[in-house]
Amino acid sequence: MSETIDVLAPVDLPARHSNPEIRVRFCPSPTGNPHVGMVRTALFNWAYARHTGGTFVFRIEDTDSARDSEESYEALLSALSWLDLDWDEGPGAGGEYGPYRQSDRLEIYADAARDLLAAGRAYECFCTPEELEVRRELARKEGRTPGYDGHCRDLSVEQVAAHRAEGRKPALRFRMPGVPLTWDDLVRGPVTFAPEHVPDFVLVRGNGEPLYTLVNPVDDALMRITHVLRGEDLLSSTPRQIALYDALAQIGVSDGTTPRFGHLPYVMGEGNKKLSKRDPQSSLNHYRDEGYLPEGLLNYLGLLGWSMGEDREFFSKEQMAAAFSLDRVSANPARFDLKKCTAINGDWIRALPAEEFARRVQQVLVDRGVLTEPVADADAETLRAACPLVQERMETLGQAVGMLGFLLTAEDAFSVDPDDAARMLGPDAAPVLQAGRSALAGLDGWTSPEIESALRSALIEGLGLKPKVAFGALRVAITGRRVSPPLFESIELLGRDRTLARIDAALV
RNA sequence: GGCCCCAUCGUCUAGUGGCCCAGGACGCCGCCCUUUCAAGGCGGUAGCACGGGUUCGAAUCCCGUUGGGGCUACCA
Repeated sequence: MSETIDVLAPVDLPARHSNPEIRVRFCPSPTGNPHVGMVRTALFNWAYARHTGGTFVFRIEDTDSARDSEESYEALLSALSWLDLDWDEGPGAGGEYGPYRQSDRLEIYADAARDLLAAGRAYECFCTPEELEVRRELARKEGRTPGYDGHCRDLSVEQVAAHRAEGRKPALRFRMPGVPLTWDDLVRGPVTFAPEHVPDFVLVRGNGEPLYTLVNPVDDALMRITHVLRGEDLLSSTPRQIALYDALAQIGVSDGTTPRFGHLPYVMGEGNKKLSKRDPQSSLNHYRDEGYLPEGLLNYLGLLGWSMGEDREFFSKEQMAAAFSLDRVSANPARFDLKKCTAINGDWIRALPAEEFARRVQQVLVDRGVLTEPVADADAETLRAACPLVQERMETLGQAVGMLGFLLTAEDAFSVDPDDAARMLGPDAAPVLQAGRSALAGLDGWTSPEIESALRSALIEGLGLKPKVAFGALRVAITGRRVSPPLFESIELLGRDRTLARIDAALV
């Protein structure tokens, strides 16, 4: 690809915080494993912050004690650092609006809830889940909108007392203003919801736990977030948040401004369904484990819902940030295409400087147990010599195991792929291997040109074989596979003793 | 059911009224190169969902239809 050169070119980005007008955030919940849709959201927020010189806030939304976990939290941090998406405020970075884990901010939400109640912008709702369900079903049957019916909206003090006497624990419910709610979505343009479709909603559970509906806007307000870029799945919660913002201004939590909202298109999986967390293809760890480069994954994700224009599809995240603009964000859902993702990753592998490629391959081989740490000098040297042979033919770093394993495994651990052996090492192969062995055994030097000419004269000219047949058999015997790095160079790197031993092993 | 969002090759997209009988990328198919597999080079396949408007002119604007998706929780 002709673009492979300049993807590594440095770009000038505005200095951090040079634009205090812009504050964006990425605020995942630590549930389960990080997935690619989430990464895409993080990337777009990051790119917008870096493009504008604004601030990128990282906040953890862990108020759902039943679903959140410390492992997921760690996984989140690890994911962002692997991807090298750095944040200006948040866990580990500090910031003047902390703490940045919502589990550390519970008093703040309790205060906000109390003030909202006192100001009459929210009310206590004593309906039980069962009662709500019954009424919802009824409404549905009668063709009415199934949302909350306002049952507890205007309870008298006596009614409240009676409910309390019964031992009911009230949820705190927001009182919607009953007017149409409109905003100018950054990616979709004007969106309006009629009041009858946005019923009163719960802010705090009966057990006192604050909900996303409360904590997300409260923190966005307190942290002075100016632009909310998030998934389309949150689109229908936006009118509620806008209404809440007005109340938050009244109780002094918000400074009176409401952030702009932009809803990023879905990332779809196979078929026509939203990429779900259950789908292994959605898991970031999957890509990490398979040896995708963070640069490659990010590049591909940058193509899902955004385009640089000018027919340019191969770019670094810094280049993306330099070019990023909200009006190039598309509103239509994008399907995650593994093939294309992998192809982009291959481009990135080829674009890596040789030493960097070798370094990453070595890490993968260690992770996969092909090499053990500390890596022996001899192995490291073999690897350095072998990497240039395979860099052009790999699409994921994980393929290094199959490509280079034969050079790095001890002879007693070496084995030939059974399928390839069956196809290439039948009885017909014996004379070929025999002739190849003698040619190599009699060789004085051991450089790939010498090896090549010896094998050519012995097999192609001597036995009159087609190169494909002759070298195919040797390849399988020596590398254990039908697909390998170039044969003569491989033989050179393997060395005489091991090469001959492997041919012998294939002959018995 | 109600509400909301979306609609260009199989997929991701360029296209913001004439530059478009629609460009790029991935995929797929040929050919070249070649010791395998890749990479690289060359060529090919394939699309504006449909119907009405508006306009001298529409992939682009408006309306409707159809199709897809999402939401409709004391999840986020």
